[in-house]
Amino acid sequence: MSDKRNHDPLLSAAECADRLGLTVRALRVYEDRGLIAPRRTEKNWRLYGAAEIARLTEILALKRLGLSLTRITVLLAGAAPDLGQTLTIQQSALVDLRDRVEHSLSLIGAALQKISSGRAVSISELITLAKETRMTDLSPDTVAWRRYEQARPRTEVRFDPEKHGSVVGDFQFEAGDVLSVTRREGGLMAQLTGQNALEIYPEADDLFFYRIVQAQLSFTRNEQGEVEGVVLHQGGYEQAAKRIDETKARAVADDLEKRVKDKIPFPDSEALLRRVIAEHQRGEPDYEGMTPPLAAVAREQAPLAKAELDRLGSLQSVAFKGVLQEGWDVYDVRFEKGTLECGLMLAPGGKLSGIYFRPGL
DNA sequence: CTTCTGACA
DNA sequence: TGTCAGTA
Repeated sequence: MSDKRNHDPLLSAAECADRLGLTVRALRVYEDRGLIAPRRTEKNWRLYGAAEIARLTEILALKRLGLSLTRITVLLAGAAPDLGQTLTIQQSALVDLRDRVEHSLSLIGAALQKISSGRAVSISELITLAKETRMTDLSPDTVAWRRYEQARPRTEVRFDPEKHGSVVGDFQFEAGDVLSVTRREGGLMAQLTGQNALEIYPEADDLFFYRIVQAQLSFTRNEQGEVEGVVLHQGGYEQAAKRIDETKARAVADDLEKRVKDKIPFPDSEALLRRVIAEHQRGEPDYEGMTPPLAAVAREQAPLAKAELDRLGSLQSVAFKGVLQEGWDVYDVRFEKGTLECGLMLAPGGKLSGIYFRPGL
């Protein structure tokens, strides 16, 4: 959660590997190949600084385009006589990979977002959850670059009430959750549905960053120069939200507050849950009834879900427990051979936008 | 507890 | 690249 004020981050091998989604072994291989040359401590431990990370990101980008390590070595060594051929290879590799990549990345993305938004998620848990997102560019190299970009230390600029103050307002994501930006002493706060308000700091005119989480907000304006939307940058992904007026924001917040306080589930929420479970037991989930990102995750997870449901036996009972701060309906679901806690989330249009199951207590 | 090297799958 | 052993 805490950014460790790493202005000139020097990462250990494990930290570096973790941050780039690699393994320490891979780092060693690259080093053996002469692709990187990290400094060492007195104890001969590897140290990765900003330059190494940037370099590794380049390597990863090229690797994900389908290039071999040998080819990458040649490329990065600067001796690339056959750039045309290389580009052709990259192009075909990209085309080949596109579908598969979009598919699996949407799965990973949904899980990552959930994790970074504070809810515990383990991959081994049954199905998984997703938020409606607009992951406009899912190609692996751009995700890698974005992850690096998002992890980079930020420099705060002086807060200018005139300029920066104009982003104050409410913004709604497709899943229905709202980001509210408000003024505070000498700066701004941003609050996501069901979470605490966090301070954000200006980095540029329409660009802000969080300090206690690795995330940024970039605001967009229309032709008239009015702020009309915001993009949340987090975990290598981007989610867009559109500006809504204060009345609507208040209505959304009031509605949620009431749902949480009075434990009011979404309309027909229990029936929907029973239907979803039945569909998964049959192995025929209704993807049309889900938002696209959730559908992508669900397709990936359907076989796992079916296996787990088969193991649990027939459905015995479904008991509504309440509504989480973030708006998820939570149920205890009892099966012949075990129980699950299940949460589900509906997008404003009524489609299922998130669902999770985890072992009941 | 972690990293490092070297060997082998 | 993953993994294991034996160290520092």
